[in-house]
Amino acid sequence: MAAQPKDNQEGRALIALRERILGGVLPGGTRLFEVPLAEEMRISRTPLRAAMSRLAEEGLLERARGGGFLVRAFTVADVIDAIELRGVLEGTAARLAAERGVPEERLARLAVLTAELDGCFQGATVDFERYSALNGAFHAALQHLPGSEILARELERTKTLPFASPSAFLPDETAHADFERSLAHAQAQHRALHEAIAAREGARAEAIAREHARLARRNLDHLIRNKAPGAPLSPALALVID
Amino acid sequence: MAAQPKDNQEGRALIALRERILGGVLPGGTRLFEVPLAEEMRISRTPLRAAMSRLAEEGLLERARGGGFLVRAFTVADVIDAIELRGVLEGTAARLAAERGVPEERLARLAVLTAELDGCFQGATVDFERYSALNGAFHAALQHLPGSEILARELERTKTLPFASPSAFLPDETAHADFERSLAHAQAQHRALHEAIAAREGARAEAIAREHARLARRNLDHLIRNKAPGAPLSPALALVID
DNA sequence: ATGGCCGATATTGTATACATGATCGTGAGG
DNA sequence: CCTCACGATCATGTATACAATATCGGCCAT
Repeated sequence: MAAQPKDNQEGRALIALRERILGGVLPGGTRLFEVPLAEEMRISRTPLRAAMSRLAEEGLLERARGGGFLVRAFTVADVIDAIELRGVLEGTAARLAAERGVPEERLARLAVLTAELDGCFQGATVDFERYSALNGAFHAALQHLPGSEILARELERTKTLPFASPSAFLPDETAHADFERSLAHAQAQHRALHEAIAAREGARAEAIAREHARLARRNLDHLIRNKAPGAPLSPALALVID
Repeated sequence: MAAQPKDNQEGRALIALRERILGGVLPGGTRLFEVPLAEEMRISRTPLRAAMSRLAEEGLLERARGGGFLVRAFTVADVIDAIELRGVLEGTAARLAAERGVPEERLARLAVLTAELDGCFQGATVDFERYSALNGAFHAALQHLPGSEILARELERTKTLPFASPSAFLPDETAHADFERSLAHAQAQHRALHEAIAAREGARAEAIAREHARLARRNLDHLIRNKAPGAPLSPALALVID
């Protein structure tokens, strides 16, 4: 998906920094000081700054006034807005695909993914790992379906935020009662989305994609309601401040 | 709107590069070589690279494989998609503003802008300069109306592309017959948009904002149809390759 | 007591030399 | 004639020293 970082100092700094940020080692709002960071990573400031610049491009860092970088901090409202935005953009991808038409072969690939997702429900218990991977592939395919580089790029940007990714808030396995029902509901939407696009029903496709993103918001709400005070919510929410 | 570059080497390089790119001196697809560029600008490669990195963030440059930067090239299809995307995002801003509600005072500021835009039509001839400036202000206000930092940021990003800005394809003054009629139509949509948001009519507000962006596409089509072969189309299209 | 000035120090900005790697032409071998 | 390998050249990647500036504390004047 995202271009693989090269095996050089900048690439290593990029990976290491991203890991620390997403892992919560560097919480939202933390200022990144170049000299200590560079020493700790055993590289010079130059590739470190290049890596920070790229992370700013990704939206994980922001530039501080007076120079330097901060780990970007998000509120719960931001998370909600990012999910909403993903829904809007995926809805647009779905609508444009329906309106403009999609080559038979690419539509078939989406159908294959949908069928494979169906397959996750065959066993006695849902294959969660496989569902999650296929879900990501389905959304990646959707992203490129209308063949718009501009739109695909913005969607990619949005999904880079850890809490806006389609797999960020899949239903919580701890909620056993609702777990399979919720996944089945999401999968029904996948099927309906494919059907609407194939039938060139743009408005329907858009509406379904938007509603589909709302599942993430619902699962987010569930996480927050069941929050143990002080306990971490979810890896996807490392950058979120209360 | 965009943060003012600082008065340092990086800031100067940023301004100079942006100017050359938007001015068409560096056409889409041009590779930027650091050494000659730095020499020409009388700065070292370090701040030049920092500036290029920021322009990549803006979407004006892209990273080349194997390192370095290219001036990003756009097709006419990209321009159409970017306008569509702006419509979608402005539509979302309008819808969320309507759904979530807007503080009275901010709505009043939008009303003032709308009234001032009306004022451009009072004289014998439309005050085009003033209309253009107020139009930009109206869209900037809309962008921040729902109070969503996430959405505002993406809209800002999209509008940074010169051909996706709300003022990029205002009707061409050379088409005298349609000129005032087209501006008046756009202004009617501004008024309707304000009205819909004030009345909390989210779906209507979204539809109006989308249709409003379509005016830009219409004017773009008009430009392309009347294109003199070989002649430059519009400053906004400097990065577009046929 | 408070406001603003000033300077010490911490931090980023810049230049530059050198290292690494990408690109492309050239030649030998198939 | 084509392909692949090699190496020269050129562009970017990296380290580091030095410059400029932001920040913050204390001090002075009001």
